[in-house]
Amino acid sequence: MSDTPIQDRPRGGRLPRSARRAQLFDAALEVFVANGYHAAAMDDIAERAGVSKPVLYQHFPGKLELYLALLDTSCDQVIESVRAALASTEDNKERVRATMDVFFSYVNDSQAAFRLVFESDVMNEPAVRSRVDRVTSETASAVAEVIAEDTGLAPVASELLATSLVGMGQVAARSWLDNGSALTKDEAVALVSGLSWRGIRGFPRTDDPS
Amino acid sequence: MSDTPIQDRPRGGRLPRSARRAQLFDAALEVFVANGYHAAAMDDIAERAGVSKPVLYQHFPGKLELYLALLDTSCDQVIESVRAALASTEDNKERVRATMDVFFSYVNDSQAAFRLVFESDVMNEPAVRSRVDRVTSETASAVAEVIAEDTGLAPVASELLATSLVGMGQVAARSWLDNGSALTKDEAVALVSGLSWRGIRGFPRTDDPS
DNA sequence: CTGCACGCCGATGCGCACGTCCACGGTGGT
DNA sequence: ACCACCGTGGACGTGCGCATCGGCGTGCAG
Repeated sequence: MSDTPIQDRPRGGRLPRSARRAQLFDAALEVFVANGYHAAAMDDIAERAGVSKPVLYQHFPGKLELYLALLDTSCDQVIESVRAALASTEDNKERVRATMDVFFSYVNDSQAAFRLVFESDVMNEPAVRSRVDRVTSETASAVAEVIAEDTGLAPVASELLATSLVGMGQVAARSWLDNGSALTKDEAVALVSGLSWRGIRGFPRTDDPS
Repeated sequence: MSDTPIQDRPRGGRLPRSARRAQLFDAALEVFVANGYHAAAMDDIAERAGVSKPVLYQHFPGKLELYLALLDTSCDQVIESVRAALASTEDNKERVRATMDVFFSYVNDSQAAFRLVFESDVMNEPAVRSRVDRVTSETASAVAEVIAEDTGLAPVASELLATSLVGMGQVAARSWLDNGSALTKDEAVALVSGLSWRGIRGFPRTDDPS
């Protein structure tokens, strides 16, 4: 009844439980990203992974759960990266740059997963909606905390501004990628974080000369 | 081929062609917005409009075409509004404010239609993807033109910055609405357009006198 | 008054994709 | 070398939703 302590790789047919699971994750991610949730067929995922459907259902109870597992990974990764970026320095200008860099890097590195978070086609499913919204709301809240501290703005205002910046990062990064990365990542980050920093920089005073 | 100049409203069962069509549009919009494309059933739309399915298919060849018709209306409306906002003044600060106001007003006024454009769940369908992307790309290009003129930045850079601002408007407006409009629309627009304007204002010089 | 034509409705076909069963082949133990 | 076992794979049932066909009530002309 103890887990079989297999440590060899019976290549091809037999894989240890966790390796198989990882492979299924990879295949599912590819298919979901390529086709979207609805167009993605469980048959395709199984075929892509080189196994048959029953094994897929031995690892995941259903299509939605599989999707949610992938989604959770991506969401947590983004949130954690933003948290790390905010904590990486005390210089707010650098904070902005690092945070923007998170979005560009994420979009750039995992061309795959970001579509699950930013272009999901299952928003009507509350479980998915909840996860996706959490990304924006959590990251925005983390940013808002810094903003509120440094500007003294009301929480609602800070949240709105933080959401604006986060949204800007998301959209800008995706747009940059879609345009074939005509600019290098660093150039793009410099531009967008410059825009953000100038915008947020002197905010305590709501009206500025000219 | 001339439109039937019917102007009476034979209420209940019989309606003139164009009135019926309008009613179907309304019903379809409600259902698509409430449930998303995939979860929306043609049966629901027909029932919502108080007619049966065959009549629906007498007006539209299929589900997708119906959706596209609604989507086109919304997309054109947004693009046109942004164009109008940019042309409404020569003062760039006011331009930014007016443009941001477009997104907030659109989200606020037609709580219905904006979800089709900003939260569509049919992105895998090229016809839809094309329409939705056109909104961001057209509006961003219009903004980018102004930016490039006034800052002398390269087209790629202007496009990226413009897309950033447009994306900020989209996300901020939706977030504002989701948060139950804790701020008035004008307050929110002031905050976000302030953020944008400060950011874009002195862009030609990459570093600003402190 | 009666026959006709028109347009709407309930009921149906069809295809697709999720989620499960029966027969097979390889593996390890004796 | 034989046998028991477990995981695999192809084939299947089922439910759902898009898209379409025969009956019917209504209004009009003769």
